[in-house]
Amino acid sequence: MGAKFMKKFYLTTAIDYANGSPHLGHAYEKVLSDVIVRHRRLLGVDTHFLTGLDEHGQKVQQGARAQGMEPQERCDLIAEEFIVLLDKLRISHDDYLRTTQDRHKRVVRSLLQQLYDRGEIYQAEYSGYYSSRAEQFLQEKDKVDGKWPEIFGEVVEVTESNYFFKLGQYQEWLIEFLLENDDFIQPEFRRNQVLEFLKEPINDLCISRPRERLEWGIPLPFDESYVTYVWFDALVNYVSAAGFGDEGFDSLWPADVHVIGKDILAPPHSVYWPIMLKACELPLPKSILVHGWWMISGAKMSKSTGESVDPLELIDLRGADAFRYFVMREMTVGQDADFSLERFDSRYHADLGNDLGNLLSRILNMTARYCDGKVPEATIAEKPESDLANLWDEAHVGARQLFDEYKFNLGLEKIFVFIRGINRYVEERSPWKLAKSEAVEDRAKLETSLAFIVEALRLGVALLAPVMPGVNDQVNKLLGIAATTLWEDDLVWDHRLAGNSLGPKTILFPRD
RNA sequence: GCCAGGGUAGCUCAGUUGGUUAGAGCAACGGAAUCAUAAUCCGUGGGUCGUCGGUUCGAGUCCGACCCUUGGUACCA
Repeated sequence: MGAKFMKKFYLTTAIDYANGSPHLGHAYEKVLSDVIVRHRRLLGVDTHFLTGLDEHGQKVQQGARAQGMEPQERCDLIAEEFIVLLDKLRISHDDYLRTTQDRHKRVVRSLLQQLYDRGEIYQAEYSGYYSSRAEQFLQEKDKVDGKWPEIFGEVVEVTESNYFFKLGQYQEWLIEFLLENDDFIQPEFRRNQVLEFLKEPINDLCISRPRERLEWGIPLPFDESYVTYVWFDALVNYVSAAGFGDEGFDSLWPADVHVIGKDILAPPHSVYWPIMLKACELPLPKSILVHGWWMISGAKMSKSTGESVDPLELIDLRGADAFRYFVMREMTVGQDADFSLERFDSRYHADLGNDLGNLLSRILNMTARYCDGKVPEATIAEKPESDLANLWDEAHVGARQLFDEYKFNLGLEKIFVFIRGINRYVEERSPWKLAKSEAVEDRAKLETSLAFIVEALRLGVALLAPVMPGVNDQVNKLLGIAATTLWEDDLVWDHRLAGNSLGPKTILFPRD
């Protein structure tokens, strides 16, 4: 009835925790998400891309205090750092949600109130071992040789009243849902881990902290002496950013993809979140895409070992597109991957510099030398030309299929098989030899070969657009056309560049 | 312990429902070429497909056991 909102393809990343500077893992998740969204846009899909920052909680409060700042002040600084990273990475997000924004707090409180009114939330005593030095409750597993380690200082048994969300009653429903929707969690083996996790009974979820213990949070609407804790704050960002309660909500929610790391799959995104939505009578997201971790020499990255890689340095050194290419080319989505500067340089030099960048250099140069910088007409079509065209068909059909399946590493490999194929074609025709000939037919071959090389390069770069938007833009400018916007139009081999004046000789990926 | 991923050329990885001499890129080596960022192209070498056993006419591909490695086992992307 009437004007209905068109449902957009709505993708979210996990929101980053405002407790430290961005590192490789943060950068990777953003790039992966951005590539998926750009891919959809190139397919003509209307998209909405959300990312953001999780600003509440004890660690943030403590971190601020340690630096003699107000929590909000420190969050503002960290938000700035993350936003700089997003810009540098050419992330094309539509919205940036910070959990301290009113639009978010309002929705969190509204959902909590609804659930409270419906009896989904109750108050109960919680007792456990509390370390005042660490300002947290400890688990049995924190014990060493049956005793609390020194670092926790004095540990006392404390009984505290808190609010709980009735999670447990939905366990059977959730298991059934996951069994029926086998593509809800991708890759599939991650779903199996969740089902395994759900074999044990799950407890109700403690969703509050008394304010005397944690001030930096969103107060419960039905009891202002508590703030809500972690997941009822953080997870809700996906619906609060979509404008829950507003007109446009249905045009975004349910989300199509939540992109997250494997560490926050079970239980937060695979258990708490679906159950929270179910209890709120909201539709569930279509899918959760779970990526792996970057390892450094096989070891997990962490700030504590000082081994973390600063993505900003790499971007400054090699450029955003090179960084994006590297992480998408090396990581099988869902698995872990190893990071090393040697591998980064190898990809940078071999794939980007030698195969792609050098190809651009030579075609720009040859066109300038042999054809006054104007793209000539293709007038003949012999075996080398049909071989190249066939290779293109194979490459783009294959790459598009692989991109659809989130197999970006394999898709990129396919594209570079094509790029290398163009170089092979260049050798086969050897325009520099043809240019020395006076024969009319050699002139035709020369012009045809340059036309084919330019066209093939245009297509290759169009296919790389989701991963390397900057290079796409730059190369297209040099070819005298606008950046690739729609694959349906731009992946067609049609020699549209004939007559265009090419730009000046350009080094895309300089050697040191 | 339990669960899951991985274990294929020096390195990073592909290998569809089991089928002829196991593939790619990088690295190494030899050659061609000179338009180009000393880039490109052609060719060569290199693997008992973690181990043992089983099913089968036939297994990297299925089954079992074991070994190594990474991760999860309630709150670090």
